[in-house]
Parts: sequence; structure tokens; C-alpha cells
Amino acid sequence: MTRQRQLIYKIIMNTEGHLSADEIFSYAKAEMPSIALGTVYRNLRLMVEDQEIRQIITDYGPDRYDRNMIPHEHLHCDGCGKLVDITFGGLKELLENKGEIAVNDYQLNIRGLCPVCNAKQKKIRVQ
Amino acid sequence: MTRQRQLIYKIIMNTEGHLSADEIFSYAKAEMPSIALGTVYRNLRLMVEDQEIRQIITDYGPDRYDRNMIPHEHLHCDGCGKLVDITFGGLKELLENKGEIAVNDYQLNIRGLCPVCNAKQKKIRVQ
DNA sequence: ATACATGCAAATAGTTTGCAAGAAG
DNA sequence: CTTCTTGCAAACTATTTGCATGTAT
Repeated sequence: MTRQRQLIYKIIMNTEGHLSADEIFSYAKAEMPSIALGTVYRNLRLMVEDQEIRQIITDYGPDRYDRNMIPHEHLHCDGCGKLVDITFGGLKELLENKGEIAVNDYQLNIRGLCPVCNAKQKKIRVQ
Repeated sequence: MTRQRQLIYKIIMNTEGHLSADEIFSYAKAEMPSIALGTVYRNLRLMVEDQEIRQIITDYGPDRYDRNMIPHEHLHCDGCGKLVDITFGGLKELLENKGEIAVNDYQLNIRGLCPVCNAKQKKIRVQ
């Protein structure tokens, strides 16, 4: 448990959104100018392996890191462009029952409209 | 519609599994030695945009390309190591109803045990 | 002719790694 | 002390891009 690792961990835990390695590096550098990008990557990898944080892969840019370890889904909204957390309960169990498989972990990335943009869209359609 | 693009398309359509750009390039090169890797990437990108094929992103290696456009899920099996197709019906509708969102597309990557390995595992547990 | 696609090589983005120096137990 | 981690830079993987040439309409 080095000062570097504590700092990286703190940054992720204090952030609601989903940070990239580079963003984490920037924030860390502000507090500890000597920190190296390689150190950030090394520690992120360790934290993911130790299941302290979650890694989110996307098809449009760098991986992002999420403090939220409760199984949940990610929605990339075509309306507002944000990467939003969505929580369906019991998706794991549903998948296991329907597919006759065992689910250790899953990552669901949705592209569509978030609840807010979707509600707006519906209103327009009704009018 | 160039000869190169036709060849790349043919290779994907004739393959059951999930090929990486590099694998597609190898197969293409066998039939057309002059073809360039850049051409493969360019055409794959176009085909994905035109929704002729599907791009599968993973956290452990290069992207893979799939001829199967019917919404389905991918399971990376911890037992046999394969990347397996799983088809749940109506997941899109379920997500839309439960989450009050609109789903244009989604990608679900599961890590766990495929039906075959899961059945084996269950037997062992029962014994 | 004119627009588009190719082959090639160089560039890029994101991430990993080897190593000497430094910190922690 | 000895082990682990760092900072730094170089290496690496996957992918994209600029450009001159070639191909199809």
C-alpha cells in the first residue's frame, strides 16, 4: 500500500462518473507531481484483479474505471452523449436460468437513450 | 464493391467463429497476396457502419468480427476458453421495459461457463 | 475524366514493460 | 537487508491515416 496507490484509489472512490486512466493520472499529478502514468496503469490493473474497482471497456475510446462494484449496466446515450449507470436487478440470475450457463461476471454496454432523453423523446412522439 | 471488399466479406460469411482483423488479413492474403492490412481494417469499419457485420470488443485482445447480425450475446468460457454465442430472446425488450430506456444496440459479454462446461460442473457437484 | 479504393508506410492511441533507483516492512 | 514499487523511457499492440498510385465507372 504505497502513497501512489492510496491516491489513485481515493480519486476513483471520490468520483461519481467513469474516469479513464489518463484522467486519473491528471488528477493524481495535481496532488503528487512526481507520479508516473505507468504507475497509474499498474495500480489500476491490480485493483481490477483484486476486484476493488471495475473496468469498463468501450468501442470508442480508452477503458474507464468505476468504483461501483454492484453489478450494473452501462448505457451510452445517443441523446446527451453521457455514459450512464443503469441497474437492473437479477440480470445475472436471469441469464443463468435462461442460458443454462454459469455467470461469473458480465459487462453489458447499451447504446440508446437514457431515461431522461427517452422520456423527452416520448413526449415529442405523443404531441 | 471492390474485389478486396468482396473477399473480406466472403471470409467472414464463411466462418462460423469470431475472427480478428489479423486473422481475416491472413486468410485474405492467401487468396490475394497483394492485399494490405489497412484495407482490411478500412473495409471492416465500413461493414460495421453499414451493419453488415458485428464488431465484438473484448478486454483481452483485438476486436473480433461476427457475421451473425441477430441480437445475441457472447460468453467467454472459463472452462474451455472459447468465445461462444448465446441467444436469449427478447433481452432488448426486457431492458427497455425495465430500464425505461430506448435500446438501439447492446453488447453483452459474459465471463463464466458455457452450457457444455456448466453441465459437466453440475455433475461433479452432484457426485 | 473523375471519383473512389488501394497498398504502403508512417503515425497514432492506449497500454505494458525492463530497469535502475527509491521506499517500505 | 530484502522485497516490492516507483519513475522513466522505450516497446508494444491494435488501429488509423496521408499519400501516390491504381481501378472502376
